[in-house]
Amino acid sequence: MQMAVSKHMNDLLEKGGDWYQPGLSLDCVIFGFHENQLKVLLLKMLSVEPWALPGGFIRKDEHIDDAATRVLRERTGLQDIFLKQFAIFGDPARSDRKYHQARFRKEGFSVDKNNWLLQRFVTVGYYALVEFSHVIPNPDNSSIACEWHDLHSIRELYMDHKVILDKALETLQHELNHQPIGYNLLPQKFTMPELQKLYETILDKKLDRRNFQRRMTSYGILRKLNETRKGGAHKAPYLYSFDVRKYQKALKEGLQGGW
Amino acid sequence: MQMAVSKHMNDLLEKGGDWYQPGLSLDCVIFGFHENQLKVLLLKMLSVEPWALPGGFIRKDEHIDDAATRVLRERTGLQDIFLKQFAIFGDPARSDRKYHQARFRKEGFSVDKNNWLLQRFVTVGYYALVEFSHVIPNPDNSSIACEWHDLHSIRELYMDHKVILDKALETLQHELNHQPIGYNLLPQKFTMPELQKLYETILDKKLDRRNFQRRMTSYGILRKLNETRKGGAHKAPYLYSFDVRKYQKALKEGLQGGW
DNA sequence: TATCATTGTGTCAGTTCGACGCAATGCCAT
DNA sequence: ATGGCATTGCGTCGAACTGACACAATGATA
Repeated sequence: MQMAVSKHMNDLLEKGGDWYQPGLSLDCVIFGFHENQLKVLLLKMLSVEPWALPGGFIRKDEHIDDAATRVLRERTGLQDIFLKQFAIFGDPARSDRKYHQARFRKEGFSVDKNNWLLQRFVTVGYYALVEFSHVIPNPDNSSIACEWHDLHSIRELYMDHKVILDKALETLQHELNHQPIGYNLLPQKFTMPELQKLYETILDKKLDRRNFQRRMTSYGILRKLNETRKGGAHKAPYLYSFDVRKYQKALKEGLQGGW
Repeated sequence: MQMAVSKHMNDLLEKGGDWYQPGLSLDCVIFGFHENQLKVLLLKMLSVEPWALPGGFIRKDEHIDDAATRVLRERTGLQDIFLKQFAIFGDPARSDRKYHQARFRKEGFSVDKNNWLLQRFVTVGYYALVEFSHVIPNPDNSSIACEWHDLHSIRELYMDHKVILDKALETLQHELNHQPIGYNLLPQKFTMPELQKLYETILDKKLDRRNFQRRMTSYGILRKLNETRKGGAHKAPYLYSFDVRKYQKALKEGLQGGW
């Protein structure tokens, strides 16, 4: 394992400059929803203390969106993923050559200061909405762990990744009425309280249960199923699924009303 | 003039690779509002038929936002500009080496195919909101004209700039309630019909005059002045100005309601 | 079988929204 | 100078929507 990490890093340092678009990377904020909490998929790298967002480089002839899709497939095992570019981070100070040189030294590489990886990098931020239960977290070649973390308990991240995460969340809140949030984050069948909890978590604010239900049903994007979710300690709530066609149509105009 | 263009292009081709972040550029969609129409500032380059968005490269130690501010200052003469990054365009097919090689040949340069300018470029899109009357359009070193064009009559642009423009407009429509549109596009004093026309132009839709007025005043972001705009062929409308403090505060939450 | 938290549905008053009426204003043609 | 007329300022009204809350139904648990 450690061996593979080393081999991979060596290749990357030596040949990455030929393979990849110079000075450009991407980072993904992968959102999932589990046990009524919003989760983010993070990587732990060797010899770097804070966790990091899954990221990658862009091959010279590759569309950036395709590169992001590739990164996501490799990290989650998912093929069809909702993915959206939301910002680009272009502060020259975000690439700290000394920091990275020290990191590589710690891992046993001596890297020339002209190496492509030590140059300035601009990164493109993507956020993804995935169905938690379908994800099989999978560390990349330069990581030793890949795990879900609770969104609201993430304090510090690698480099400027915390800034990227915060911006992603802000974007998500802002685009709540225009993106298929529920469809991508919830399982096919879900209950109204689950949907509400998702909205509450994203907005970080409590909503009135009855008004939420009225509003959601009034959009006409839900299909009420003839089943209930048994097993909870209380009255079994009905299950719903999205009417995808109507959902897509409603999102084009944006769901009406603010939160 | 032509001479300066040639000299500049020669420097760019030979030394740009040392000065600038490789494979990365930026393009600005500069919006202005004049005679009740939304305008966009465009450049005409030598030996390129369609007009182009003003753009530029990013110096190796320069923040991309700073580079965009620099480009805008050079094109418009304005110092304090509302500027917002809205997307990145990363299709490898947007960089057409053969097309550019032909263009340079036409201008009398023989450019090696490994030249930095012929590599793949990813571009960052910015949109700017400026006060039309304050702008002094100024072509850059590789252009022969810099002029305002009517937004809705722009059909074709250089490379993928039309796509960039359309995306900028879409973003503007989408962020109408969150960005200080009026404050940046209108002169300090303006009339309610002017403000309404601005909204109508951006949204490309007619609004009811009386309801628009009610809604705008209800936000509490306008200061009604004790003056009227004389000279029009009809009843003189009152002048307004923005209460900047309240405007900023209202935008944080976003102006309420959809359009 | 009673308990109890939770869910499904309804009510109600206050507010907002869209559509429209009408009078006031200020150029302009006569 | 004066009446015409397009435009502006302000108001009205009913319908639709919103926020706050009441109450009955449900289903696991004790």
